[in-house]
Amino acid sequence: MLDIKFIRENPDLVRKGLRDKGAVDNVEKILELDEKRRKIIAQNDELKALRNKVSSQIPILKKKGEDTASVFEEMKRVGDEIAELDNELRKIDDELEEILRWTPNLAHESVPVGKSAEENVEVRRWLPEGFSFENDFEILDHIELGKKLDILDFERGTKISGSGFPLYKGAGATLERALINFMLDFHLQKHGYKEILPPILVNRDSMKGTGQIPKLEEDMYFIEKDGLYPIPTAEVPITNIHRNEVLSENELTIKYVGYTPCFRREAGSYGKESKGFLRVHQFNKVEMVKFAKPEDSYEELEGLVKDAEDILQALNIPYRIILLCTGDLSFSAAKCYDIETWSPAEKKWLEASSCSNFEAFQARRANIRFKREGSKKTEFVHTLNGSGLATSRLMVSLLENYQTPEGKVIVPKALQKYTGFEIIG
RNA sequence: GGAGAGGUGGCAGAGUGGUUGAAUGCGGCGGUCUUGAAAACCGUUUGGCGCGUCCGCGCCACGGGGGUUCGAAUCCCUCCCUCUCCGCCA
Repeated sequence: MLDIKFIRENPDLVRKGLRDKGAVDNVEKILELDEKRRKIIAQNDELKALRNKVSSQIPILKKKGEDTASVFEEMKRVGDEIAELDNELRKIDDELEEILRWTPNLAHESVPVGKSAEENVEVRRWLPEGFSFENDFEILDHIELGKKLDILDFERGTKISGSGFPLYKGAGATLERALINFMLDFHLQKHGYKEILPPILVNRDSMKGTGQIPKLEEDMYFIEKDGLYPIPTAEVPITNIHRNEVLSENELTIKYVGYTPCFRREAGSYGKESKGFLRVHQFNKVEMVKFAKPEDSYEELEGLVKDAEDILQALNIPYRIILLCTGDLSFSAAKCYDIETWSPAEKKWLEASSCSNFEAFQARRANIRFKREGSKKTEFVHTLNGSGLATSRLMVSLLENYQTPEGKVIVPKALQKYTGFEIIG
């Protein structure tokens, strides 16, 4: 949610920001409602002040034995007027709130302006020593390889649940678990995060807090009977840990990392990149979440990307960093880097991580604030998060990059102590 | 699933229609005293909104929402949550 005061004071900046993000320019409507709202509040507060003043006199009048009937009558009229204004105000508040909830965050000034993914910018890439985009033998894609080695079974996953629900078997299941444990340990030991194991069903307030609702409602699973949503990312429960809280300055920056399965309906995306692991309804992800002071958040964003990169370097997997342009930026994000790993079978880069700074956008929705040392004022924190990383796409790159001409898969050095074996097949 | 109890300030805990945004205690912060500390004593200590922005003034909030009333923490309705007991399941 954007700050209404900021919109009031910088309408043109907001207009431009919304245009750059490819969103509807509703600034005019917002300003109109805002003005109406403030006018009614001023009017109403005056009436309430009168009512309070008279009310406090009534016990005194009664004590003196004076007649209160005429006062009551007048105050009844005032009361009715207040009720009317209250109603009007509620309607305006609802309307304004609804519009603001549908208004996306604005991009940071360092984000390139662009319409679509075409205009994203590659910031840097990292390739393992001796790496080549050309291979001397035919690389099997992760589906064939998974089948051949009997470590991934998409058919049976489909039988159990439906398409997009992967089944890992044997060394595949172990490798997946090893990846998760490796990444968690890495962030805990080398990057100073605190581990979180959150609930994976959350209520509607939590989904609203991080901005998945209302915009992405159709992409979420929903358990109607209990009003709970299976999380699309650990960002939701972990960011909501501090919903409706006031943090103290000296505990910031808070850095959490947690593993959860993630659930996405991916409505309407069938056919495109939907085979195997490329688009799934359930996947595993290790997520990093930060709560930072506003002045620190962009530095923390760079750190977040670096933390995710460290994992890939430790695994020796080729990747590149993409800075998303304004048009490709998600609803809540002010700035976002994608990390894409190389798939030699697909011959393309696959998004394995997304690291974003939401500035105060989520904090305002979720009411997450902090207080500076010695200050009475509260401010909204900046929230950030990034996958560190999602295992499904990472698994694709890993299986493909580490396969041998014989169709076996070598386990990366860093994972061997977690798997207990060095080669699959 | 059945029965009961309860949701008040950072915490504990009063308050059952009228200067109660809220007693009291603890905690926190500031001060006095002290060589220093403790103790004691004094003071202070919620958040949001609107107007003016130097000082300030006003409004709202006692789980959420609605209602009764001149006036609600207090009465009524409704929803949510927590706890205890029983049953059921893991």
